[in-house]
Amino acid sequence: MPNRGDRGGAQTRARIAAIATELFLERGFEDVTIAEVAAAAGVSKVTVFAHFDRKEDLLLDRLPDVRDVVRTAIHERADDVGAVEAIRRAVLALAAQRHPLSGLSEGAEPFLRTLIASPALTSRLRGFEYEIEKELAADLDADSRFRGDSALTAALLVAAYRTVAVEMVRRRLAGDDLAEIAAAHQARLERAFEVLATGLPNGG
Amino acid sequence: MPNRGDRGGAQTRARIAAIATELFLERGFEDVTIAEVAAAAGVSKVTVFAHFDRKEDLLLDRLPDVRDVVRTAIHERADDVGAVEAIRRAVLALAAQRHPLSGLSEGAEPFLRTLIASPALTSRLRGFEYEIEKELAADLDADSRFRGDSALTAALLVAAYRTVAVEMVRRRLAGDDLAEIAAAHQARLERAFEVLATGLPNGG
DNA sequence: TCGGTAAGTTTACCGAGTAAAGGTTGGGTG
DNA sequence: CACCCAACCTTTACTCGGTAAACTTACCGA
Repeated sequence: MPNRGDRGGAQTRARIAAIATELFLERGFEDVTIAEVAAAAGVSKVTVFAHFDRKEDLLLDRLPDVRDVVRTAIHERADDVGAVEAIRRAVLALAAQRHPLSGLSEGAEPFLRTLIASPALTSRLRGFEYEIEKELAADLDADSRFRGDSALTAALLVAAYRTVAVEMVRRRLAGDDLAEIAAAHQARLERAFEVLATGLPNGG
Repeated sequence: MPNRGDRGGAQTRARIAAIATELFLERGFEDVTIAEVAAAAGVSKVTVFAHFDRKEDLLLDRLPDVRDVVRTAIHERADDVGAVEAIRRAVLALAAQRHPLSGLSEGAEPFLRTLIASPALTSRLRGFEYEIEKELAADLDADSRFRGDSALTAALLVAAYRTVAVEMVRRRLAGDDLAEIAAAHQARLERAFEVLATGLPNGG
């Protein structure tokens, strides 16, 4: 893959991603071909695949950043803070600043709409989710202070977070007020982490 | 899709799936083409896709049965049994009888090996996982006795179960003794449900 | 000046999946 | 019996994502 050298590689990659994103948001992911993206970016089809492994990555190329968020949260927490608590603080911080990765940034609706409308994209999203879960489990394993079942902890954390995120996306696409969504999102995050800490309420 | 009438449809489907499975286990999922499966089954490529939506479904065609297991468990539980408890009993029962869906049936290693070796198959498996989660959430919603966050409950249940299942598969492929695997599997299931009920231990 | 190397191009190909239109067979109905 | 309908399957042709390989271009450092 390119992107290592200093002669245009990174710019080309950025240009391809930008144009692809524009086309996808405009016409839907499935209705834009790689050949079109390549032509619009003034580049050959092969070059597109030199920069991105899969078509879906043209839109989701920022998602791997989540790994860093997770790793940093675990690694740089204070001594008296548990791993789960560190993750909790990290995702709440992202939500509070309406970081793009939180899904709460302004104007994200077209992106979210495009994402939800495409089976290929949602499938790839689940793939990322699983990668992040594995990453988190590995980080927990490598952490000398963590005691417990790292795989189970990682799986429950990611699942809980996703549940809350899905509801937030639903409300964004329903056109609800962003401030209300953000507030409800944070409340639901708190609630989800509470459930993780104390167990499911016996309701059924 | 065929399979409704009584003239050969179901047999043809079964024959295709059987031959495809054989080929996949023998040579790996990615190294067998649909054209080969079709030829070996004495059928055209189009007919294969008339019976199965995707290539992966040729191997995973029994997986949708899990939905029925879940639905039945929720729906036919006794009055004094909670929904989560009903699921717990159902999966423990499957494990106890080494039901094929539990992954504990004898001789399943080649199947599991083929599954794990293929990104396309594992991805499809995650897709099923998510469908089952949605199904479970819907069942909980429809259940008059259940109180709580159905989406969160379903997500945590499925995530917890998967974690335990993954470890079991790992041990099967490592060649451990099946009886030991089954015993450990049941113990880990109990432990996972305990965590769901009482929360993650504060280890980190 | 020369050669190495990263980036991109052309060409050719593979395999999954779809569309369309037509052929075969059996079962039910006038 | 003759006929037709419906289900099943076929052939053909196509689209699109993705890969392989060999060639070009341009910078960069010795």
